[in-house]
Amino acid sequence: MQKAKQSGNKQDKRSRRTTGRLLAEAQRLFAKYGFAEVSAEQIVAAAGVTRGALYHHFDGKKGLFRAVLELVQTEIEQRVKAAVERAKDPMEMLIAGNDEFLAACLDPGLQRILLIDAPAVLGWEEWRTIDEDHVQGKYRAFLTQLMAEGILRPFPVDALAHIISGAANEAAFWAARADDPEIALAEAQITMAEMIRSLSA
Amino acid sequence: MQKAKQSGNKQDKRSRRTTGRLLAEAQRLFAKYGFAEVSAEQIVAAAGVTRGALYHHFDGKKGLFRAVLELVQTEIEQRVKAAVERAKDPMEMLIAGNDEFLAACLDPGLQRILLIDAPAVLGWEEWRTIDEDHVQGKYRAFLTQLMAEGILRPFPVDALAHIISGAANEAAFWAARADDPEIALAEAQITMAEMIRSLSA
DNA sequence: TAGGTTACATACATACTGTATGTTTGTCAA
DNA sequence: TTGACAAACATACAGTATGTATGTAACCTA
Repeated sequence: MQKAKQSGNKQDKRSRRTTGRLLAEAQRLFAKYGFAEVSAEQIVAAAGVTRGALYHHFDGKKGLFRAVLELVQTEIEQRVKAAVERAKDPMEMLIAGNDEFLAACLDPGLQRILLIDAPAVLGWEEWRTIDEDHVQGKYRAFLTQLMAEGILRPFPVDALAHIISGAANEAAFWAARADDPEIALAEAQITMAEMIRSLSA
Repeated sequence: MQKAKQSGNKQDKRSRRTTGRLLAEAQRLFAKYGFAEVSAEQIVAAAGVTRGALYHHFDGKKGLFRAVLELVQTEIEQRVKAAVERAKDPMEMLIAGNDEFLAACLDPGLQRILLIDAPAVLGWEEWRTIDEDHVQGKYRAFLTQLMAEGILRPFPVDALAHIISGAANEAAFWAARADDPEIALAEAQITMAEMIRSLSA
């Protein structure tokens, strides 16, 4: 599934159209109703195909969810990466990245896919593996660097990386449901930044 | 469902036996396989009844899950409460409570129910409402008090409460899967305690 | 002790998933 | 060009899950 990415021939074009529609509709419906509350039939109907197409391109409903998750993760990663590159020193990069992550996770539909359903559908271990590649690993890398440079006090890196990313996840949940999500987002960003800075040497 | 708690008559005794078994088997199976991977039939078979009994006492599979969750939450709450009462000053209470919460959440089965499946099955809002009563509310209360007394610097309380409890959740996940969970737990406890203390005035 | 109620079990209707099997369209080499 | 193989689906089917409707025996109570 999804091997030959680019190609001008007719079949690949058709495949890309179908997989693209399936992914788009799946993301929309998973975001709106949650994985368990939407049937494969609803998704393929919205995409204008049948379940045969789904099973041809993906490993069932879970496989489609996995693909959607990768898309969402990659998009967030891009946003965070761009924000990080705008910052100057390592500490600012960590905080800017965290700020952007919080902002990117402000959508409840995205949260539903990325933070709620993903661990339940795929299991924590698999979710962690995927998240490690896109988000978690970045936190760890920055923290390691900051500690090596003596900017942060020494901490167990793994523990701290999980603590901070977990804090960010839950902060995003809260901010998204707050009366004024924008204000809540700002509060979460400021509070987390202050918290991280408090770990300085 | 579950109105007349205590009573010596035969029917209530039978009810308590049935609900007790259902809750115990459900907790065991949900912990082991996750909500989605265990059928109501498996649970009732393990409990020695039929699905009729389940639907009589609970609001379906979700209702049974909700009841199990309440049990788990209450048990954790008790443990944390006991630990908090052993501490002396407010700051130590917060940290002791957090330490105990981390220790109590070290079991992957319990994590599966409490932290992974609960938000997915019930939705984040309902999960948050339940958690608020048992865990989240406590964090907020302590933080409010500590800030009022000038022990902690001023922060947006709601934001900070979610940040800290989210950090604890994810730290528990990580510790439970670490090579040596006991060591990881200690690292998580020490790191979180240090982090919280760093927020002092 | 009759009559209603409780605590289930059984039977049934429905829905969803996965797989096995067509069918059509496209590709490519002889 | 054409004939054979493969890709991209659609359709049909089987198994399993949930929820509900209904039946039944034990129990409680007036």
